[in-house]
Amino acid sequence: MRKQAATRQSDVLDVLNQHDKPMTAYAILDQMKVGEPGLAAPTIYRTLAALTEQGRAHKLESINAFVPCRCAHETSVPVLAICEECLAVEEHDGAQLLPQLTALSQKSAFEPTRHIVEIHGRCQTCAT
Amino acid sequence: MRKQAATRQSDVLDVLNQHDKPMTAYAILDQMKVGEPGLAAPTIYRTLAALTEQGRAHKLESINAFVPCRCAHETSVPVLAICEECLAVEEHDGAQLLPQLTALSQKSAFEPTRHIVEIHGRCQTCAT
DNA sequence: AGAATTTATTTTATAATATAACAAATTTGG
DNA sequence: CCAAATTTGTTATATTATAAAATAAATTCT
Repeated sequence: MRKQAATRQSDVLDVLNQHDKPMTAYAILDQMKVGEPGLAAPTIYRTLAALTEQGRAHKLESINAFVPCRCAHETSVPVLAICEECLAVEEHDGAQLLPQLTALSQKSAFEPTRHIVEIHGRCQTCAT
Repeated sequence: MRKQAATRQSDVLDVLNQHDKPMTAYAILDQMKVGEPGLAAPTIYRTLAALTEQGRAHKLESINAFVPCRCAHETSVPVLAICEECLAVEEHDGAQLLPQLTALSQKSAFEPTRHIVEIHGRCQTCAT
């Protein structure tokens, strides 16, 4: 049995939205296998690739996990702050960083296609 | 047979310095196994953890690979530009980004401990 | 509309990355 | 020098990700 990509994508996004913490691809897979036992890893990875490409989800590169995008997705530079204690993620718009990032790239005539900005630390709740 | 951590660290750093592209942990392992066949993955990962903690190497979180630090290592924000075509990495000092990153963290009283900034794109040589 | 072709999706299998748990050696403080 | 603590090494396994083959849907052409 086969599902349309768009359907898969909203299914995966639903799962992400039902959790308030970032999920690994395999955590998503386990969740979705409840209702659809045949499902396997590549389906999840392909779907996540599409979602991140569209800006509807973000990958946290430093912890190999995913969150749904909750910013206006036209943002050129998503900034993801990850609490190392509770793993909560806050998403900020980093558009203001763009001029400086661009300046750095231009130092060596580097042509940027994607900016990755993540902050590790402690969220308000966990910081005593 | 056993080696002091400091010696391991400079051995690993030597290997990183002998290559002009980022190396995965297993690429380093393979290289070092030539002279020391018994060597295993955890030794490499432990050594890399120490080196990155000391700021003598950087992990590229978005590609799971490592480069030696070539900046002044007191830099608070290393910026790593990765060419998606040839994989060359340029290291910049992103100290100038710190005020804005701090401002973003303060929006939600987040206490940052580490900033990760990576740029994907094409280096001067590969960009036509 | 129906067969042929193409494209997209799923499945199976496996590769690449990382760490847990245990064992052995070295160092350190008495 | 001996015992405890620590560091390093080894084995085994967990986690993350993707390649390749198989299958299903969609498209195109007549």
